[in-house]
Amino acid sequence: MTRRPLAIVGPTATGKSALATALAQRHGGVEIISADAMAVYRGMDIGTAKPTAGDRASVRHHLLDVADPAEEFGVARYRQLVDEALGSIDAAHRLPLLVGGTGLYVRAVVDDLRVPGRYPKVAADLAGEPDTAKLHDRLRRLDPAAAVRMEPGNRRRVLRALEVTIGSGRPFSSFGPGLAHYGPTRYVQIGLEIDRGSLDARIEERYDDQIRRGFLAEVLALPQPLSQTAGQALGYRELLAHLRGERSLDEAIDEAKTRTRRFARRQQRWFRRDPRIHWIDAGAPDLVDRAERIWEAESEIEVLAEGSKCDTGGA
RNA sequence: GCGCGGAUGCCCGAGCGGCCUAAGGGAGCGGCCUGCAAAGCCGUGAUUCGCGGGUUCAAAUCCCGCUCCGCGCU
Repeated sequence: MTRRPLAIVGPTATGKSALATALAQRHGGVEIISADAMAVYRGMDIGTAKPTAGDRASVRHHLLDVADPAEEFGVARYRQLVDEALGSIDAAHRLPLLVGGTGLYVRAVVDDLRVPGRYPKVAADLAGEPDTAKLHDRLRRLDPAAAVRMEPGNRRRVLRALEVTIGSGRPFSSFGPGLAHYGPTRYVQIGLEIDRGSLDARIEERYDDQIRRGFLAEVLALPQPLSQTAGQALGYRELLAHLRGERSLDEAIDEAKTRTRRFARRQQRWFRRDPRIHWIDAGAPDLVDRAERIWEAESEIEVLAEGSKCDTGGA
């Protein structure tokens, strides 16, 4: 039977990759696309809990190891590479299985986000204004719709919206309905849920395990000036600080675990807002079967692409 | 036993007579977001300051006693 593309999401350390691999192995004809902002970097394996060589040999994975840790990488590049991957998967008459915990990257694929371009000169200009409130006022005049979408103190977001609006001559809000809009999508989304106590325990365990497996050596082997993004990766940032002598190893480990816990919460809050996600308990013994059933059942429901909603409009 | 220092929200910590219904940070919890997203931003906590008395118009802030903790001394 034909299946809609599948997406597996949820907080870190919850078993998304294992589930994806199991489903892919059961089906054949499925290729995995990673939606993980840090797994794109080569050489960052242990700390990002990248799929093993064995998994990658049995199922084709995309969007892993596509950037150098010293190189900047963002959603726009991600989208571009995903498009290429999707093209090749489609040409081979295979099915994509999106897996990952980077909310924005997941949305970029599931909702086919068109990421506006960059306008460095405009951006540099705007950065000269230190008063974020003034910038937000300006955005409110130029693009009221975008202004209400973000909190006034969120400088980074406000700057970007202004950069796009001024640079492109089109309101930032005209590039899409915003992330709060959950429209129809072809993707069947399955979310792995888990109670917080177990999640915390898994994070703790996994980190200790990563340290045992040579996380520190992996960090040492990375190219020195890490890109802005790669340098912030959970665990890496703390271990780097330790190597610079800024904190003890124990402090670094504690800090990394705490920050990972906080990140996992943020992921939970992000994904639970998406009403289209079907949640299943990550600890369920029949996890794969449950996912399978949801995937199958949902695949019978035809979903119109967003653009085709007005097909009947004219006649 | 004596001397000195300390006791403030879950944790750290400012305050040292009125502007304290007690700063700030961290954690937790909640929220936001289309080019750093494992990032960034916002919101939320003590009517109470170890306990009991006293001084004062007014105390977390001063005095007395008690309890506990740290350092030093016998």
